[in-house]
Amino acid sequence: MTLRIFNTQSGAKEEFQPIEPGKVRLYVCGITAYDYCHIGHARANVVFDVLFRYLKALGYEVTYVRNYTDIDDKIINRANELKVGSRELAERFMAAFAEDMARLGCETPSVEPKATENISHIIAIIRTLIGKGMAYEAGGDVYFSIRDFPGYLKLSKRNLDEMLSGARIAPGEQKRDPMDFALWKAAKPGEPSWESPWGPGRPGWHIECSAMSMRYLGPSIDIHGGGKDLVFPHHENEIAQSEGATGQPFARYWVHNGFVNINQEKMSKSLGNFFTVREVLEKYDPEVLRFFILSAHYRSPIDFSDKNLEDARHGLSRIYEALLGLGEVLDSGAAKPAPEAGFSAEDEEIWQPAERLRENFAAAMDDDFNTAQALGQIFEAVRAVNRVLAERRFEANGAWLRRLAAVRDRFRGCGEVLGLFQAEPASWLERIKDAGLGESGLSKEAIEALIVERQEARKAKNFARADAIRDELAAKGVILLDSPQGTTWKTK
RNA sequence: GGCCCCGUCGCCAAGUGGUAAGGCAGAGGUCUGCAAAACCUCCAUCACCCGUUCAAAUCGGGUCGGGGCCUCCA
Repeated sequence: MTLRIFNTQSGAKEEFQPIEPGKVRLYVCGITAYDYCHIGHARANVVFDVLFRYLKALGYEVTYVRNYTDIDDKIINRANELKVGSRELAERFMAAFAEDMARLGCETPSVEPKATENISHIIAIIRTLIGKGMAYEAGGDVYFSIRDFPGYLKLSKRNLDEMLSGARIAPGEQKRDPMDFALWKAAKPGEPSWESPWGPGRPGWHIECSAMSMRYLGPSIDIHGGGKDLVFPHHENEIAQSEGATGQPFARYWVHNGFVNINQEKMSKSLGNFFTVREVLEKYDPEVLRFFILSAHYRSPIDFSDKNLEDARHGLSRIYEALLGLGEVLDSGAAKPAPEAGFSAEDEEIWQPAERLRENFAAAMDDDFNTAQALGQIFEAVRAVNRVLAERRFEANGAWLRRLAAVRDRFRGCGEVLGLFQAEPASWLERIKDAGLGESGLSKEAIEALIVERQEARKAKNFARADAIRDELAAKGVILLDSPQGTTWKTK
């Protein structure tokens, strides 16, 4: 089995071959720290977090670099609006981002460099480009001359002449060609700036990623990732700058995730359908959001809606319920010791999805990180487990207990790659239950009291009253579950 | 206008040459005082048309519909 990755550059899935055997150099474009991150950021970072985790699970030693853009026009503008320093503003939103990502279960990348801490590396690349005649200084700005880089537009596969018809030179810019882009921007009075051979200024947006990628990963890396929207111009320009400077291929595989839509519409600030991660997490469990993101292939668009998130919550709960059931049998000692026996043909058939979970999961992930299919495999194993538990097969054949224990390990292993269902099932389900209660206006105590009352009514065979209580709670979204051990409840 | 993507069951979503995974919802059954959960069973021929092929949701052409990028954007 080999990992295949869809490469934007070739437009096809390719077998993954790292530059250096056993090691992977991964660079993902991070955020510009001028606002709270939104669910589009959540998706991108969850997707690459899973890519990172899966590569590690395959045994690669992965160096994952994700940058922070902490100096940029948007930061300066926002800082001016809020009357705070641009550095202070960037610090605030970088911290918020780290917090949001942690809540979403994303691992911390190996290195998280900041643009402002790499100014000297940025300047060095610009000097090299000027020396090679691929960049020029004009009035304190430095521009990259795209006409002098033959491979320009090879990633986005656009036509230069057609793009030129729409390109304009903004007032104040002194570009030779409208498609040229800034490597260095001269500082206007009052703007944050760094000294450079071209006078005080700040780096252009694209150059920092080239600089940080090269600094931490070398001139050529294995995987460069980001959102689809970065293909042009950002990644195109990174290629031009980097390969222009080093003469070596910049990145081997270009990986881009699809967008998040809101109720079928493109998410955008102008439409007002913009959700920050923190807003969403007020309403939904972070793991539910993560599960939702991973329920689609990373290159497909996903549609964020209440209905879809609720479906995701139900689906994830199903997995946790199965893990809970597994724990009850395996951990509580409730299972009576039963003599071990062989497995029948029917047993084998039922159990196959659970037995082969690891292979099936790996096959899905190997196919361009197909997490949707991987989750499908997990659900099939869940059904197998539930069946064995429901039919109490382990009570007739003690050998089932070993199988159940083994599959629990497999669930954990797959879950680790996805960053899902690592929580203790009972407490996770409890948390979801409590959160669901928020909307009903009921307290746990009130529910418990009604359960007691209903229990008494049932004992007295007053089923009319018992059912009335259940219906009353059901109307508020609370479902009662009777079992030999007593009555529990959950939210719809 | 240029480039690119998509259209699979009520909803979400895999599958990209060999006769359609999975989740949610729904129907019937087992269980239950009744329910719920769980389990069992059932529930699509893949927008449309024309081709290629022994064989297509899967390839080619066309039609219709939706979306993205081309300016900052995950």
